[in-house]
Amino acid sequence: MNSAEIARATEAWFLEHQRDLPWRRTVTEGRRDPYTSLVSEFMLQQTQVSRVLEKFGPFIQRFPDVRTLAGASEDDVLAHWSGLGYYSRARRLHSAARAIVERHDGVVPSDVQSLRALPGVGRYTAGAIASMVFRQREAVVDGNVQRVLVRLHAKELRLGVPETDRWAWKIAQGLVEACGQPGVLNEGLIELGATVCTPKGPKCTDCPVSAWCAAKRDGLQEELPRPKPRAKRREVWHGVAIVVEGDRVLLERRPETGLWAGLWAPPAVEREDHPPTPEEVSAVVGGTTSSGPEGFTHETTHRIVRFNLYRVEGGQAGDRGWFSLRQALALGISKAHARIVRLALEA
DNA sequence: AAGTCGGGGAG
DNA sequence: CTCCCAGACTT
Repeated sequence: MNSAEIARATEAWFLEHQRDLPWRRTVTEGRRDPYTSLVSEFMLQQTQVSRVLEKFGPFIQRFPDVRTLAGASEDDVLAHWSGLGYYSRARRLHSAARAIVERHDGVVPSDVQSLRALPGVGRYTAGAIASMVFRQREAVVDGNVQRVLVRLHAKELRLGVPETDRWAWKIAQGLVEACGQPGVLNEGLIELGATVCTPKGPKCTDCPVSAWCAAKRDGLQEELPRPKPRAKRREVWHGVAIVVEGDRVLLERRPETGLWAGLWAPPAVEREDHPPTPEEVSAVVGGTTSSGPEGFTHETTHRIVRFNLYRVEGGQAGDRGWFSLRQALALGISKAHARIVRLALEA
């Protein structure tokens, strides 16, 4: 297979057909802004472009440079990440900004080793910044690139297994060695996977490398790559104590590990396999329980969270705080808990 | 090698 | 409903 031809065709296609995305518009002095590129790469980890578009602008406006982000509070950072999910990314980005200030005098490093040493920066993100911003000859492999390469070679591989990962990195490095501009090739492969070589219904007629695609040749483009074994989800019940005083609701910070780590939420009792009793819920804040708004189910990748809501009278604040809806939304708060706060304060 | 971590859009 | 997304990190 001709790596040079495939790489060049991908680069040419990308330069012609790339989407207009905000983090691609930060070019000054012939180079994309390293900091905003870093922010976009963190946000894009396991997250579709359409989701990131809603959060990227406000985040950059609030934290326009490394030092501003490094100097901000964690609550402020998490608040601007709220609704985007995978909140550990926000904490790691915050830590990375502080590390850049301390280790690199506030300048985003350009070599993969230094990038890789930053919190939250793995092999993909380091390669992305090094190649797309600093124009170094480094490869990247994400879910898009894996799918494109598996199809191109019609390899019988499943996504999400180490063998596929090792194989894809090797192939990607071969392409990078043969390409013109590594950053353009890399972003082209990713863009190809996102817009043309999609998981379902790939648009092979629009593909710049279909002439070399073994999957298309063999009619396997819909079959490859084989799907990843499905994550088994566990059920968990949250009995939530809704304590209201005037137009404010009682919130506490969640534990530093686990689901929604470090975010704010109403006091709650969590149980595996069965719902907590009203008595257990009221005991959390030491008040008396009455029925609350109707509960609901919130699903994540690995859990099905069933919320039971109780109003509790006379609850104590303790190591907690009272927040209006506006104030609550200015904290890091999950989608599910934002919904609970709204239910608590309406009517 | 497997598990964990969100949330939403597409099919 | 199921699947997947510009992954990283822990165990």
